[in-house]
Amino acid sequence: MAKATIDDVAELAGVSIKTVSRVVNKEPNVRPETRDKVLAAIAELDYRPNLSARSLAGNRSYVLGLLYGNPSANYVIDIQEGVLSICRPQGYDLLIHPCNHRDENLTKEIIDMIHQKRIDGLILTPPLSDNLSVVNALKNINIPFVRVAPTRNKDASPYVETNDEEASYDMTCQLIAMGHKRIGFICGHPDHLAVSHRYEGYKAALIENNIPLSEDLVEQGFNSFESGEACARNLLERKPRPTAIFAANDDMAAGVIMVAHQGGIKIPDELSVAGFDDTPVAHQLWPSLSTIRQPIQQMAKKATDLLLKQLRGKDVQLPASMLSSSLIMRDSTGPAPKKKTVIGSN
Amino acid sequence: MAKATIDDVAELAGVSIKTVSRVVNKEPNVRPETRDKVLAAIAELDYRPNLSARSLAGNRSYVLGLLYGNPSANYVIDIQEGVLSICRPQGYDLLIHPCNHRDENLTKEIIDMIHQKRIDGLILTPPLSDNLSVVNALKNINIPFVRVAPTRNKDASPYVETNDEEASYDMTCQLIAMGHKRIGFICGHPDHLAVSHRYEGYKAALIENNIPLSEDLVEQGFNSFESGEACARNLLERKPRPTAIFAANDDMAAGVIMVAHQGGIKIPDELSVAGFDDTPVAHQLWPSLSTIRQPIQQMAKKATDLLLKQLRGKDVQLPASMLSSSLIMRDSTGPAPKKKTVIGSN
DNA sequence: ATGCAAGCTGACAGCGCTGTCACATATTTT
DNA sequence: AAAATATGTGACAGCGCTGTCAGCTTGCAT
Repeated sequence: MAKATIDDVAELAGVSIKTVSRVVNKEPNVRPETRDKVLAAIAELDYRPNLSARSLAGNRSYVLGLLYGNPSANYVIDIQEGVLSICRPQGYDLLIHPCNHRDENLTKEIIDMIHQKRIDGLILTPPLSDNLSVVNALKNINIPFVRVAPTRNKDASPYVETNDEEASYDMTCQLIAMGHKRIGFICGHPDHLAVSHRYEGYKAALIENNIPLSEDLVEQGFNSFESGEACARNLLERKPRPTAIFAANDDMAAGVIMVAHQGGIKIPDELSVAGFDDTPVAHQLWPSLSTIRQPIQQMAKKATDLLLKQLRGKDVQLPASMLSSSLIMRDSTGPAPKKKTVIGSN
Repeated sequence: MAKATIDDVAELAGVSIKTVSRVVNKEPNVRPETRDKVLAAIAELDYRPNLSARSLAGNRSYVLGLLYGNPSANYVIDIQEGVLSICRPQGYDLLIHPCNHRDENLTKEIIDMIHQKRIDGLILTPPLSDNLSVVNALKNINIPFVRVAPTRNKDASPYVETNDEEASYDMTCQLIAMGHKRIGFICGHPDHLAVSHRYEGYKAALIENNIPLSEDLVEQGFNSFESGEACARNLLERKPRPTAIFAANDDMAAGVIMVAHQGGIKIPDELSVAGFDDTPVAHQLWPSLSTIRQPIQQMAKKATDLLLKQLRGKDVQLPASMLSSSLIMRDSTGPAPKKKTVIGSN
């Protein structure tokens, strides 16, 4: 039960501890027979290298840090699982670090943590990906890091992103194709650039289809269900009423659906609603929500992959990776109501 | 920028490294003046102890492990935040370890991880709290651990729990007080004992109120939205139809609401629905869901607290802590429909 | 055969801390 | 006042690894 050390293995295999170290670390220049002897000894003793000793001696920790300040539990869990699925098999552990995006001392806190834990590399997710103070500090201390869905300073680090704008463009086009002309939009939190940029796709689709962009139909949300409700109330007071509302995330779209139900507005007959993210709530709502699914786990995996490559010294030259989101049309969207209905409700 | 070591601090403060170590570790027997000198030096150099060195020398890792196999993202995030809020300030880090509850090799995998990472203590959450194979193995290797909401082998470790049964008893009584007599129940996943025990409260309330327990009105769910839908379809076919359905978690209750909407059954006028957990979806549904809120974060905090006390050698004698859940009545529950309506729909 | 590079292996220092124990200095007891 | 005890402090040996460097084998060209 007393766990075996490298010395025990070395003795059993009849080699020096350095050779054991070589085998464990898959270093070259070990004769196959020697390697086999060592591996056999390792297996027999059920040897596990002591990570603390390894870190201390090797001046690295085999630990990655994950920074996030996203309030969506599903998003965070998806990211965590994606990261773990890649880094665990490669011998790296993960330290999670939820942050308060608005905290004054955030940057210092992060830098301190990195130093204390001797973190080898970091993964930043929105909205931290766009926190320039943090990003610059990381550059400064010269620690490898990757970002998920950054929108600013993209050349500061490797990153992965999705075609959010394109997806919201597509969704808007779908609505237009269904006959909608007055399409409301609820913007994402301005601090959360990846979300708030979704507005661009909406705008582009309108212009492309010669539909005037009306300020009247655009509301500023804050990513929460409640902000979605508030924006929906405003939008549904406009005359004539929009026949569709596209929210920059599912929570806000859920707010729209709630307000519509409360006001007796039938979905999708009188109002189409679309969201973004495909959170679990999207298919639990009634009617189920048309939305856009992002490959969150894949992004996390890809990002971790890039980070580990960087740690191995392979000089990844600021690679960027683009993964595609996909439209999921459910029951909350449908053809625009006939003209007279709209006038009637006017 | 080159990070300061304990030697630097000792030199600047004019003491030995051992004294610095004493101050850092808050050991007794250091004169206040000496302590102040050291603290000043630490501040000036912005010294952070190297955790690897500390672990190696002290034969502990200052890392806690969190084991979970719960598919609910909100639950997991709540637990993580609760644990972190307690262990971080006390200098402990957290390694998260999502598990597959049904994996054959789970126990070995966990034990391996503990050995390799030199984890100091573990926190188990449902359904792992009730995994006897894991629990016994942990006892065997004699590592401190605490459990959240265990229902079996409670004397195997310290634990925290809630009054789930009482809460579901209360909810059932509420429904009865509203005039409901035919109350359907959807049980939780049988592997997930903490959830499946909620049935006991329902049963007790019926008996207490002299309402016969009808097998007809009890369905076996599996904690998922989809299983809730399936059970709801079955329950709503019963004649006479139940006037209320109580599901052992919110996801299944959401399934009930979905099926009711699809069948044109008005909630709460024709059917009351109650859930359990107060997940975010509960108040995003229409109508918003009456449910029971568990103090998940507090449980996590309390559990972590117990664990850290144990690690400090304070021999916590299998303490158990009970935290209370609270009923949250929203719009999905209401008075039972008048007799004639029920007969009419029959 | 001879020389030389490339392949393989081990001795040893040291990463930055904590535990042990010895010693020095105060405080109390007799 | 001396002895006994409590309180502070430091020297030093590791903890279990990795990095460096030196040395010993090989293979292969000459």
